[in-house]
Amino acid sequence: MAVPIDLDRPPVDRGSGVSLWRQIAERIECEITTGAYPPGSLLPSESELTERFGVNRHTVRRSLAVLAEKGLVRSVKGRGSFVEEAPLPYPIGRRVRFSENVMAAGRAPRGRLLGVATVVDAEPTRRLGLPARTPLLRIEMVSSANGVPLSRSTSWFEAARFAGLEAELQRTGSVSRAFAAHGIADYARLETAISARLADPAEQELLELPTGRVVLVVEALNADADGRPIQVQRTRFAADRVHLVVNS
Amino acid sequence: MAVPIDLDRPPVDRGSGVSLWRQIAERIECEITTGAYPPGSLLPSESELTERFGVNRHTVRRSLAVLAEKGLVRSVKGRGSFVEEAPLPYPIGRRVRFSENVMAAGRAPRGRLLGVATVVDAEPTRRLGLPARTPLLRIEMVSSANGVPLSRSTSWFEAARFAGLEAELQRTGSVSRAFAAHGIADYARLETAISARLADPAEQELLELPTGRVVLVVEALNADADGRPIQVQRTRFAADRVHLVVNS
DNA sequence: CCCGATTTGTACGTATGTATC
DNA sequence: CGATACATACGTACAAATCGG
Repeated sequence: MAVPIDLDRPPVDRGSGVSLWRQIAERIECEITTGAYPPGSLLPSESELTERFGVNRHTVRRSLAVLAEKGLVRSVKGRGSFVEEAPLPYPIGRRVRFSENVMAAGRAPRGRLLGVATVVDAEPTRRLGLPARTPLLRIEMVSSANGVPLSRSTSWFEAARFAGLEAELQRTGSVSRAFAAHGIADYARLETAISARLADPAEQELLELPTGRVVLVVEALNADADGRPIQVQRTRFAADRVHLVVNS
Repeated sequence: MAVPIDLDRPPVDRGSGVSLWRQIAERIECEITTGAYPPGSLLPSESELTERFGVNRHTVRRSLAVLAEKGLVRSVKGRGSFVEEAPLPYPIGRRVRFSENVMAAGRAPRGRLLGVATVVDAEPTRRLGLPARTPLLRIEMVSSANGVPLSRSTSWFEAARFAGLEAELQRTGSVSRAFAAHGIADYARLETAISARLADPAEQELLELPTGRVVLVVEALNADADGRPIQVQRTRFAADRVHLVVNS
């Protein structure tokens, strides 16, 4: 039995044995890799894709879910589906400059301050070499490049020494600049430990990651020009948006 | 109504509102953290735990599954359930000595050669700075400490220069010693890139990981004393058994 | 090299308490 | 109140891997 098909635009092949969502996913993946949709760009909306392929929106959504699972696209509620950028090379060396790193890759860095608290916490206090129960400033941030969240970091500073740091941080979104305003022109890493695990729900939310994604955890101890520890920092990078480069 | 209980050994509290598997899991976790079962040791068998807690084997299995999910124990078919060791600090610097690293942590290193092949592969050839289509030796290994698999690595060498390398590798299980036998007394890292992702099924098998676990992927380019690239290596570490330490 | 004992992994089935509609 | 779904707990059997003799 011959099947009459509208040959003008045969976007999907019904009854070919290949499910529609798979055909559509492969088609979009092909268009992404060939450059029709460049990294960082917005895909057509689900309704537009629905119309283009002549299928139900559920089918398009399943295709996009597959691509999101593969890490090729990222769907954001209320905005649309974006093509993921190539992983950003992030140098892990003596120098620590998030903004410089991101700008060097030709992307626009942004730091957003989530919250500040004065806390007493034994672990970071010990690593900073301070007496037990010294009050610390704990700062929570999210950093992004080209609007794509890259990392979620928690930092601890001695509260007495860095009083008011959060104001500068809030204004500039840059740790380097906030340090500069406190008379710290230069600082470097003393220790760095790297591990990895699944992102927890809070990280999924803030980094706009689907469930089951991995974060690279970088625990760093930073010191001023005299080698005195000033910052303990735990950064969680979205592992499929960054790879760490050790420059030895 | 008073419930008569055998007070001689009340290992679990039935009808307390807390499920038996949870009580047992917490009990075993407590005994692990307090040192009753030291890292690397064998837990009592499921039958013994069944008898001790007076429950069905399924219930004990569920408790162990919870602890395995948390990364505290690791069950091996035919052998038993082991208490996981603390993550091994693994230095990522100029020097590359797996055996030294592991021995420095007081554990017994072991390298097992999985396979050797002569291949032509564009990517590693380019990184080694060799002409296109140069034959390469590709070597697959698994390394372990105290019998616990830590990493799975793939290495590429120029086949002409390192002919017969696999024999030495097979005998010693050590890349350093195999290099030494080829007149390379010293070598160091040129580049290192670190990423992370979920372990694929083959890696789960070889690294004895449950599904859903994470591997740290370290891509390294190693060079001889003259700075000439000699080895491209991709190592996948079980992320909950090592953390990488960058010594800058 | 095989054999049997031990141990974990998997698959059935059954019963019961609890929460929800 | 009944119907339904779900988690919990127990029973049994067998498969697969390991280890010692």
